[in-house]
This record gives sequence, C-alpha cells and structure tokens, in this order.
Amino acid sequence: MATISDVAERAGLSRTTVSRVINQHPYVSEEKKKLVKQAMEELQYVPNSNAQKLRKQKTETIAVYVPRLTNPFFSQLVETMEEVAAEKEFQLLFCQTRYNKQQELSYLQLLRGKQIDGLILTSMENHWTEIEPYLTYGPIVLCNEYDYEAKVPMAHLDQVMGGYIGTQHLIDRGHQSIVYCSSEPGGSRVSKGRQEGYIKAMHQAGISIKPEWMYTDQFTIEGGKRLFYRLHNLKERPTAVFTGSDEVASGLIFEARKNGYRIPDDLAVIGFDDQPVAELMGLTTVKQPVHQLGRTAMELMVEQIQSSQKISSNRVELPFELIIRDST
Amino acid sequence: MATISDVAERAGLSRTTVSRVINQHPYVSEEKKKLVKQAMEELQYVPNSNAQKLRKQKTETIAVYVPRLTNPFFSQLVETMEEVAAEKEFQLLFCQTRYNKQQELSYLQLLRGKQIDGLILTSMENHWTEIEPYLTYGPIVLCNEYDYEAKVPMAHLDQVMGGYIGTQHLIDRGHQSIVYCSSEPGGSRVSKGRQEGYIKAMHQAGISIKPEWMYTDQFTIEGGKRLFYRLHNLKERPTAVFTGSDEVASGLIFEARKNGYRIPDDLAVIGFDDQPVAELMGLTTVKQPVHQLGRTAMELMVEQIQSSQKISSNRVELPFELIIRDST
DNA sequence: TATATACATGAAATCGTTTTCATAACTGAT
DNA sequence: ATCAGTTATGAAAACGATTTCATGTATATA
Repeated sequence: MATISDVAERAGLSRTTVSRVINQHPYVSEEKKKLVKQAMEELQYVPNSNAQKLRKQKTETIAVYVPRLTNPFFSQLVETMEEVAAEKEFQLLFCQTRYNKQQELSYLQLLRGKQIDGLILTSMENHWTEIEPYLTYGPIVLCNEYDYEAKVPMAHLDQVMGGYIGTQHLIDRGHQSIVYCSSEPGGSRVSKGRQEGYIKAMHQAGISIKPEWMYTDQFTIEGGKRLFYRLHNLKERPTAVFTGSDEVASGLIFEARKNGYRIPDDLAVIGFDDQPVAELMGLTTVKQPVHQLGRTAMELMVEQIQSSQKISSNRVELPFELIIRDST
Repeated sequence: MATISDVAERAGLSRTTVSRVINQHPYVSEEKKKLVKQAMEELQYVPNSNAQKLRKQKTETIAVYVPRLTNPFFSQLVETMEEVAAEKEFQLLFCQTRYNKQQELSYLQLLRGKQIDGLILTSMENHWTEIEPYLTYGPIVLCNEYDYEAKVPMAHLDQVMGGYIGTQHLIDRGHQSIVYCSSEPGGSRVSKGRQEGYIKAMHQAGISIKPEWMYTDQFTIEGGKRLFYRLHNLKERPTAVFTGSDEVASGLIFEARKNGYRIPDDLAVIGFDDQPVAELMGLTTVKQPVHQLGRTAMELMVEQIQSSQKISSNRVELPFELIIRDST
C-alpha cells in the first residue's frame, strides 16, 4: 500500500508538501498541488488514519454508550447521533453497557487510551464520582441521563416534570388508585426523577400512595405482561397504571385485553416515549423529543471538541408533550 | 499523560521490556514483571491505542454498515453484533448508509485508511463489482444481504424460500388474490429473492399475478398505512397481503381496522421478521433468526481476521420459521 | 567439555503521518 | 537600499508504541 513517501517520490517533492496538500494548508503553489494530486491518484493513495491520529492527537471518533440497543428509545437516539456525527465528519464508536457497572467502567478506558475524542453517555450505571476522573482524558456529554453535580454539557428532559405530567393526566381522568412502574432498572436519576414527579402529583391531589403501587425493573414487553398478572392478582386492583416506557405499557395492555379487560374502562394505561408502537396500540403517552435530544447532545459534543477551551457546563433541557390516545 | 518511556524509566528498565509485559510475551522474569506493573499502576499508564494500531497494523475494530438503525431488524442485528464483538474484544464502528450509494462508497474508505480490520455489510446499495476492489484492503463479510458472485463469507437466509413460505401459507388459507409488497427499496437481492419466492408459489398454485398486486419501496409503519389506501381504492380488492416487514404489516392492519376491516376475514396480512410488534398486533409472520444471523456474521468476521489465510467463501444459511397468529 | 537451546534484556529501527524549524525567493513600504 | 512580511519548500524531529536484532547467561545434551 502506498505511503506518503511514495507519493512524495513520485511527485518529486517532499513528504511535507504532500502533507500540506492533504491538509489543505495554504502556501502550496498550484503547480505542485497538481503534481501531488496526480501522484495520489495514480498510486490510489489514502492516508493511514492511525498515523494521522497518532500525530495529530485527534481521532475524529466519538463513542456513545447505551444500555441496550433494542430499546427503541436508544436506537432512535443512536440513529440520530450517527447522522449528526456524519454531518460533522466524525466516526461513531458504539458500545453497550448492558446495564452493567463493570462494562461501563471498562469502556471508559477508551478515553484514556486516546481511542476517542469524546464520550456521550445516554445512561449512567456508576455514580458520577466514579466517572468524573475520566474527564481528564477527554470531554464527556450526558444525554438523557443527567446529574446536577456533574459539570459537563448535557441534553436532557426534566424527568420530574415527565412523571408529573403523566400522573396528573390520570388524576384528571378521575383515577385515584394509580400504579407506578419504572422502566429503568437500578437507581438511575431518570427513573428516580420520574418517580418523584409521580409522588408529587399524587400528593398534590391528596392521594396517599400504597406500597403495592410501586414497581421497578420492568422495561420490556415481557415485563409489561408480568406486571399485568401482578396487578391482576392484587386484592384491590388499581384503575390506572403509569409505565416508564411504551414497551411495558404495550405488554400490559396486550395481556390485559387477552384476559378480557377493556382499556381504558377496566384499566387505564399511560406509556412513555411515544415510540412507533404507541400509535399502533392506541397508547396515551408522554412524548420525549428523542430526535432533538440526540442531535443536541452530539452537537454539544462536537462543539466542545472543536472549541479549545473547556465548556464546563451547558445544560439544554427539552420539553415533554402529552399525547392522548385511547388508553386513558 | 504517561507514555511507555515514563513507565520504563520509573521501573528502571527498557521500553522493550515494558512492551513485553503489556503484550504478555514470555521471557520476562517475574521480578521485572512486578516492577513494570507497579510502575504502570503508579503512573496510571494506559497504552496509546493509536500508536499500537499504527505499529501493529491492526485496529481491533470492525465496522458494520446498516441502512437505518430504527428499522428494528437492523437494531437487533447491531445489538447482537456488538455483544459478540465485545466478547472477542473488538470495537464496533457504526455506520448508516441511509439507503444511499454514495454514502456507502464513502464509508468504504475506512478500510483503505486502515481504520478498521474488517467490514460487515448488512445491506448493499452498490453492485458487488463496485465493492469487490476493496477486498484488497481487508475482509468483508455479508450479513443478511448476499450475492452469489461474491467470494466472501456470508451469513444469510434463502430469501426465495422466505417469500415462498409466506405466500404458500396464504394460498393454503384459500387466498387467490394476493398482493406482494417488498420492504427493501431499490433492487436489493434480499427483496428480489423474496419476490421470486412469491412468484414461484403463485405460479405453482396456478394463479396469474396482476400488475396492481406488486408494490415496492414501503418499509415503515407509515408505508403500511399508505399501502392500505392504495388497496382500498382498487376496484378489485385483494383478500390477502404479503408484506416484507412487520412494520408495514402493522401499519396496514392498523389503518384497515380503523376503516372497519376485520382481520383476517376482510383482509389477511402476513409480516416478515417476527419483531416484538408482531406479537402485539397478532401478526402471522415469517420469522428470521436475527440473533443468530448477527452472531454468525460477527463470528465469521473475527475468524477471518484472526486466521492468517484468506477464507474466500464460507456461506452459512439459516432457516426461516412460520409463526402463525391471528392475522391470517 | 563443547555446543546447542531456552530464557532474559536492551538498543535501535520501524510504523506513516504532521509539526517545527530553517532557508530562500519575492513583494511592497520606507 | 534596507527591512519586514508573505509565499513556498524541505530536512529532521516528534507522536508512542512494537519488532528486529544483538548480546549475554543459564541449562540441557551429546
């Protein structure tokens, strides 16, 4: 494979000049520029990007961490991020943490090894204090996930508000016994915030929350089905359910209908995200502007990489939207 | 940031020895090994991976090209591939071609720039002859997409069989006027093969195909909705539809029900893939073993990278499964 | 005892670029 | 005529690792 030296030799010039042409430096005469371009063409020369990265100390690569891709929320996010990255001529390294602290930490080494210019976290398995030290090695941007202690750019939503809006809608519809089921396993901020919103709305309405109304760790269609049977078997059945994802809501409704429930009369269900399946299932849901979320996060990242000074904090908060369909 | 020289100095040894420890070469005494490890620890040393890649001429990175991630078929594929890659200690570079020839070709440059060790194509926008030359620069594996001219490893399904199975099922149910709607835009092999299977089944059953029974370029829920209205407006409406994806099938059923159609009595619909939504919609579908497809492709890739000799051809064909639910 | 072989280490070359530094020619202003 | 600044080019250093080659010592073999 041809190297820059081969090109230089063929053009009868120095490596430096060839490099200048590649990098569009000024101060190369048109004449030599032509010679170089011809030689590159003839040799089918493409610069070795590892050599470039080593020398330039830049990789033009951004890593994005998601828990699991088949969660449509995250695949939408990644799709958008790749688009924006491509626009800005960055590559995307894709990593799944699988809701696993160790996995997340091990992927963080990519930053230290200079393999990437920056890192976007869409979820955080570890506490921020575990992650913060890695800021020495490169910029980190939070997307969806947030942490008010963290002094880094972030694009996210006010999850407390999200939980509040959804719960309030159910209360407005006249419900009193409302189950809350979180989507994110573990104690993520996202999940905690949403739960806080639920509690706030319930308290404001003067409803006291029963312990058997709180569920966690369900975040799939299967989880929604399981949830149905748990509720079905309660002595006092709730009249409404707030779920942390359209998946869970869909599974729940599916299984409920199979068991003869009429939705929303026997059970009202509200989802979260407004994924494509929400429309198909006629799901009332709290819509997150996923597209905008991903775009903003990637733009914050690129901005930070390209500006020399460190942007310590730049928080973008996007709005929710309540989409009312037939499940409430 | 500490370099290998810093570590060597601190340990009172040469860079060579430090490198040997990093790479687990034999012929390093336990004593020195300890010294090196301690020095690495104290300096928080992590090797610069760009330097390693440059010198080793290996990147431990595999690129995977998909058209668009939000197609659940592809996000499942990528999810699995990342898992397998992580097992084998490879990184995943993620690229979307957006069903665009140019985009695909421009991403192919990654191979020439030595940025990746290999490339998995899950779809092919360009003809194989356009892609073949890049084999000089590194291995390419086909996944889902296939081409019998291509002498490269591939994991795929017999799409002719897929089209046949689905159509035959509709024929078995007594249908005669069956619409075919492909999912893949353009003239991909996958799409062509499936169509061939449809034609084969129809011919075998002695049914002649009407031109208004063939649709292409629909591959989303919205596309399914549009398809419904097209069919609805036909003078002679078909009694069954074979769709190339569960998305299209779902959109079609959704809109049909909205317009008072009973499924499957007024219109039978069969999907493709068996995505999660298929169960929710009660969709009969031709299941593709996506998980296995992704795993096999990634394994073929790693195998080829790690074995020194070129494996010119290693074709793995996986089986379909017909999942019968309520839509037929 | 001579000699091949395994073990252990380091100096220097190498991977393929970009960057720094040096040099020189040309331009325009004083 | 001199000086400063712009334009144009190349030699050599640098990026941070691994690999090759050379050398020395300990051990086993004939």
